[in-house]
Amino acid sequence: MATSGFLSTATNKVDAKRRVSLPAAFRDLLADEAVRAVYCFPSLDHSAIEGVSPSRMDQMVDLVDELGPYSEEGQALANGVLARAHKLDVDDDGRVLLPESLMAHAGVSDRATFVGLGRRFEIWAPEQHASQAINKPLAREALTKLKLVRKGGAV
Amino acid sequence: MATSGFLSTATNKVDAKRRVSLPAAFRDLLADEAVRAVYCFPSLDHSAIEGVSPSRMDQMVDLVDELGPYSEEGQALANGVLARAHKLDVDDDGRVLLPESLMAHAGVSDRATFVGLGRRFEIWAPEQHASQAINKPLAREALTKLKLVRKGGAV
DNA sequence: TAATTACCCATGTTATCCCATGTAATCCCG
DNA sequence: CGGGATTACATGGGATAACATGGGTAATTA
Repeated sequence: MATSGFLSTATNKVDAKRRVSLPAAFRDLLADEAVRAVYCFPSLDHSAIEGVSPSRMDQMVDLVDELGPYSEEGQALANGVLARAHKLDVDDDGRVLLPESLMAHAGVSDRATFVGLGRRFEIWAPEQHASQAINKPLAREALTKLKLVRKGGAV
Repeated sequence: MATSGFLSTATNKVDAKRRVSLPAAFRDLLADEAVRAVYCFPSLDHSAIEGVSPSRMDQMVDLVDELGPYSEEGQALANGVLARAHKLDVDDDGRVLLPESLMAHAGVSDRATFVGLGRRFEIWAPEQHASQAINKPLAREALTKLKLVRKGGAV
């Protein structure tokens, strides 16, 4: 059943064959998808791998299409993200194979930290992720923007 | 049937397997939800665990999505809340399993105090919750803001 | 055919399910 | 309206399944 996007943080082992278990909570989100896979590409901002669901990658492809072949923006997105994206199939044991290029970009070697960020997730080298600061006051600020209405009787 | 949000306070036992009964009054609120689960994350403000319903967590994910990947606020919320959030499934006996990281943050060991706060609730170590002061004058002040109209004929 | 990737099975650990019990709240019917 | 019967809750414990991980072998593919 569908849950609320990629959540939580978990660090899993990358074995000699570059296989990693995708956290079970992440796998569950793929149940509704057409394919059991995630799409990963180097983050444009940090030394981390960015990951999205198949349907979200579809949205990105559509966006590039809509922007058209003569949109600087669209071409930047195509070359910056689509060209460097990999489809990672989830095997029967719930594992994916990390491409060497992505591991190199993120500085991942034998351990990978999966960070759920809602519609997307990131994969970090554990040490580098640990040194990331979080802005609590700003997060608190953002929470105040939550809609004050309930949907359909639910809390 | 659905009631008016998370209300009242109850202290339950956390067993050796880190299981706790979710107060029955809280469970009843989940009847209208798509999944029988609550979402918990470390409070940004106190040494306590914060809990929300699935639909409310959906709202948070949507908010992060709407704010976009280059909103400082959105990223703070994603990293401060979503990345630290856990989906706690309610089992057939009405219990949830508390993640060790959340227990550590709240200083919870063998007993947990559930505090209903309307659209959300908190989980405290009993002693720490007991030492929380209540600002009655301010509460009184807030009450004056209540709209003086009734909804739909009810009292 | 050498290297890589996909598939299959094994294992320790953790979480989940299922049943049991004591107690408190609710029901029901005289 | 009262008091015994019944159900709902919180809690404990053992059995079962899920998860992360390691390793072997067959299938690709370059």
